[in-house]
Amino acid sequence: MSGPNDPTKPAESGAEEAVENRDFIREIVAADVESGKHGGRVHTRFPPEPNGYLHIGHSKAILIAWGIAQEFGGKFNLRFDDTNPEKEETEFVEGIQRDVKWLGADWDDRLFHASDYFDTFYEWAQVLIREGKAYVCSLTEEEVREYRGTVTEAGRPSPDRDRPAEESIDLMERMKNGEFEEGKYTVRAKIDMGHANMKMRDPLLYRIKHMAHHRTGDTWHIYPMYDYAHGQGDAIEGITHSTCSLEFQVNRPLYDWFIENLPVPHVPHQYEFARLNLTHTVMSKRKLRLLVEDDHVTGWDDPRMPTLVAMRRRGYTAEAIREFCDRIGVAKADSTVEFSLLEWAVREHLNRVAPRVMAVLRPLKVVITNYPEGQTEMVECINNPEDDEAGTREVPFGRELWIERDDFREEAPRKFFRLKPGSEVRLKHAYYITCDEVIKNDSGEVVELRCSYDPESRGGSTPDGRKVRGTLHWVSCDHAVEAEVRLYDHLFASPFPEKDGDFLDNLNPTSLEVITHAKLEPMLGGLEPGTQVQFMRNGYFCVDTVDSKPGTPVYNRTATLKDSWAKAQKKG
RNA sequence: UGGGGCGUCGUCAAGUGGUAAGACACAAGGUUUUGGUCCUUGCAUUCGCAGGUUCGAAUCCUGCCGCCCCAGCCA
Repeated sequence: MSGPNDPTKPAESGAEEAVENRDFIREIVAADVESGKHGGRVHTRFPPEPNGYLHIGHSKAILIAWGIAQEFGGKFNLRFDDTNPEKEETEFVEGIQRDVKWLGADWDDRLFHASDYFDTFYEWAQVLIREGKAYVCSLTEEEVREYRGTVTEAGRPSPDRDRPAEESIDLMERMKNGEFEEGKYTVRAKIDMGHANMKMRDPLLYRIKHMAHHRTGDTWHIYPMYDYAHGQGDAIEGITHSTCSLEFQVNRPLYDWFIENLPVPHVPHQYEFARLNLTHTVMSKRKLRLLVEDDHVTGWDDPRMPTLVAMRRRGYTAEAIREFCDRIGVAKADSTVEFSLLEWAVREHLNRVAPRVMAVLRPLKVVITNYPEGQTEMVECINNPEDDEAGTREVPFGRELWIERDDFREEAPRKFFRLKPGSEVRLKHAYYITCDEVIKNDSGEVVELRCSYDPESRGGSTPDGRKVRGTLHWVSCDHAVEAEVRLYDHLFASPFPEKDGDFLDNLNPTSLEVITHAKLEPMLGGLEPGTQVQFMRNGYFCVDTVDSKPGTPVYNRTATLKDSWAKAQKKG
C-alpha cells in the first residue's frame, strides 16, 4: 500500500535536512555524538538552588538541558545545588519539582542534591591539600577581599598559603566539627593570586556555617562553595554537557581546574548561553522576592509574576511555554525578548484547545420587546470552530439579556459594526436584534436597551440572506452566573523596568483590574479550577485555582484576543 | 581599558568566502455567525564603524567604537 508513490508519504529526496537550524550547543552535542566522545552518550542536568521559585527564564534553561537529552536519546537529571543552607528551604525544593514536572521535563529517577556528595567533596579537598593545591586560610573576610587585589592589580598571597598539609588537614577537620566560629577559617585552593581571572585567585572551597542543612541536618559546620561543588557534581553524575548562563563563563577555567586536579570519574564540559530577559518584567530572584515580601503582589503565585507557579495560575500552558522557548532560540548575545512573543505562544495553543464560551464583563441590559415574556429557549453553540471534535452545547436564551457595554454606542463612529440606535446586529448563535430605544437614568447613563428581534433569524442567519456586520456575545439575565473576573496586564508599565531608577517606580498601576459582577453563561459556574476557556471576543481565561469556589467563581485573564478594532480606534 | 564574552530588520535569530532563512511585531488586502482564527502581500542593496585581502566578504585580516560579565566566606 505505502510504496514509493504513496502520496501520503513525504518524498524521500536528499533535501530533507535542508532547513534544520541547530543552535551552537546542539551543534557541539551533535559533533560529540558523531565523534563518539563520552562513548556517544549525552547526559544533561538542571541545577537549581532551592532558594526561590522558578521563573520563565529558568524554563529556557530547563528546556535546553532536557530538550538536548531528549533529542539525542540521552538522560536528564534534576539536581538541587543546595550548598548554602542559609537561603534554602524545603518549600522551594517541592515547588521547583512541581514546576519542572509541569513543564514536561522528566528526570525519571534521577533526582539528586549537591548535598548527596558532601562526603566526596570533603575527601577531595583533603586530596588537594595533600598535593599542596589547597590550604586552610585564617584571613578574615575583609582581608581576603584586600589580598585578592582588583581587576587591574594582582593580589597577594595569604600568609597561610604554605601552611603544612597536615596542619590544614587537621584544621579542616576541626572546622567541619564545629570547633571554630564562623569566619575564623576558610579552605582555599592554591592557584594563582596574580591570575587575570579573579576567580582563579585562590578561590574558597569551604566556609564555616553553623547552620542546619535541610537534608544533612547539623552534620556539617562547613559548606562547599558553588565553584567547588558544581563541576564535581556534574562529574559524579556523568554529565556530558553542562549548560548554564553566560555569567558563569568566567567560572569555567575554575570548573576545569577542579576537574583536572581531582580524581573525578568523568570529565564534563560547561557551555554557556544568554539567559532570557523579557520586556515588562524582572527576572532576578532578589527583585521577585522583594515584590513578594513588600506586598506589591499577593505572592510568588500572583498571576502577574513571571514565576511558573504564577503563570500556571494565570492560565499559561506548559505547551505554550515550550513553544515560546523553541522560538527564542539559544545564542550568546545578550537579548530581551518582547512580551508579545510569549502572548503569541499562549494564544497559539489556547486558540486550538480552549472552548469558546460567553461571558459579559461589563453588562448592559437588553430587553427584547417582541420576545414572549417568561419564555426561555436553548440555542446550540459551537464549542470550538478550530476543533470539530469539540462539539456543541446548549445555552439558554430569553427576553432579557446582558451584552457588553462596549458593544453599544449611542453615537457611533464610522465603521462601528456593533449595536447603535436603529441598527441590527447578530447575537452569536441566536437571533438578529435591532435597537429601538435607549433608556437612561437621571444622570444620563444608558441603563437599558429596548430591542426587537427577528424570529426568522434563529441560529444567526435569515432566509433572505441579509448581512449584518456585527456579532455580539450575550448572556441570559435569568440564567447568568455572577463571577469575579481578574484582568491582568503587564506587571511593569515600562518595557525595561530596570533601565533607569528604581524598578519599583515602574510598576504598572493598572496591572490588575477586578470585575466583581461579570455575567457568565451557566456552565461557567461549574468548571474545575484551572480550566481554560475563551470568553468569546474578550480573551482567554481560566478558573482561578486559589480563590474560585463553587457558587462564587473567579476567573483570571490569561491573555486578551488580538483586537484590531481597538488598535484602529487608538490610531484615530 | 586586567581578563572573559557579545554586536545581522522594532524584537529574537539563521548564516561558517559565492552574493542576507525563519518567527514575533508592524502595515495593506481577502475570508469569517468571535473586529478572533485562517489566507495573501509587504517589511535589512545590507550585516557596530573604518580600512585591507579576494573575481567575490556578514563571513578572512587590521584598527577603532559600543554593550555585558568578573574584585560575595551568593549561585
